[in-house]
Amino acid sequence: MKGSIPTATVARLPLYLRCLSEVPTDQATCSSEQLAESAGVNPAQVRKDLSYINPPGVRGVGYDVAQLRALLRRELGLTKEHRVAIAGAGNLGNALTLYPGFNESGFHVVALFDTDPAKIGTTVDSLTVEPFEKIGGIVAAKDVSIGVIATPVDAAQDVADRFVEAGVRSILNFAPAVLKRPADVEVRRVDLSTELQILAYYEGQVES
Amino acid sequence: MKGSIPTATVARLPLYLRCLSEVPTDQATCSSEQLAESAGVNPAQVRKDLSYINPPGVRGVGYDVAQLRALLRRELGLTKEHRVAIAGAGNLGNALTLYPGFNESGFHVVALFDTDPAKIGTTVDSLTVEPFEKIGGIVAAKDVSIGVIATPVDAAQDVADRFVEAGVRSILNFAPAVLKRPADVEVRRVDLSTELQILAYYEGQVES
DNA sequence: TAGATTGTTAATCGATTAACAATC
DNA sequence: TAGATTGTTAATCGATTAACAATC
Repeated sequence: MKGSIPTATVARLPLYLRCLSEVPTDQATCSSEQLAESAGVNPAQVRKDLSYINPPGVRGVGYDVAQLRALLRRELGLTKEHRVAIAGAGNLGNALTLYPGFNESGFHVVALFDTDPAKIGTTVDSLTVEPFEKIGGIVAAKDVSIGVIATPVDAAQDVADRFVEAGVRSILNFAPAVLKRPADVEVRRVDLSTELQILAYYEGQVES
Repeated sequence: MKGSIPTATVARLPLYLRCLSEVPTDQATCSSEQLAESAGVNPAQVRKDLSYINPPGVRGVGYDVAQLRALLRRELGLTKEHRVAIAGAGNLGNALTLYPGFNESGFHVVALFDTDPAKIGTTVDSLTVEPFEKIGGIVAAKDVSIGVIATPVDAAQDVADRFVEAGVRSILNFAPAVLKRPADVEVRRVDLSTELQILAYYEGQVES
């Protein structure tokens, strides 16, 4: 079951967390107006979103920056370490493995899988590429909680099944596939081609 | 000004296009129910979405697959070629340059930029990495319509400004920054860390 | 006190979907 | 005709935001 915070709000909480780091360090508090400006949203939106997490706001003053950061990190579950496994050691998978932003947010890539015999056994960032068959064992052994799918579309469902079977309940899917899975498995889909196609649509609108 | 199709619908049109390729080739038509199943949405949603583009649907029969595919491609502007420039030749930028899904959809990466002197002059997929200073000239010369930002966050606004100055009106931004830009510039933001943070939130909810 | 800004209500807006008439 | 399925309406649901009382 999902939490009681609206999904649109949940999706903006990481944005607010990031915007807090843009607040000058000599500033102990910041206003919803300032956060809104930085996040590119409406100030009322900021206050409404934050109201779900009982924020450290003071009327006439604003939000305590340090306390709000700590609260957002706690609410988002970033105070725990999250171990991530990536399936697909192609260009995208490797880029994700080496992506500096993950470590900064407390996500650690601890396993990398591929089906290509030429890749299995090679290392990326000190991780040995393992075959899909080992997903079950390694996910359990390394206590992986998040699975990332960076395989071609044909392999995506197979990998997803293996992740789910191994107990993974959170999947970030870069393959252009709609994954079948139990209701308690949360999937976020990032489709790079789709993003370009949406841009292409709006380009056509401007011209006409 | 954006088109009259609701934004939520526009974002689903690429999905329907993709789902059409999952229809068996011996099947000339498909129903909204079939498309919905494949896309993971409600059948009424499919019909409503398609109703905005005057679809080749016949009551009691379904949608003509070939015609619907052609219509979706035309509506999304995929019948034109789109030239893409990528800023940032790190792991992510290179993976995007080599991403096979782009070419398949008619998007061609024609320029690659970086600020690192060690990278400038090297080639990725037969593209020579050029410095940010050349964005203006090369974007104009190569008729780039879409700019992709795969730089660290500090460089993102500078690159965006150069793209916009050069006439780019569509930007796909992978940097965790909220870009300032004129109202007629469409920006899609893909933040990989944010996606993991959203997953982390829902993980916390399940446990409690 | 006067000024600032939150927290919250209520209005508005947009998106989703059940239901069904239209019609192949 | 009977069965199937679209196209569309209207109800519902959820998200956004203007407005303002609360209060520091």
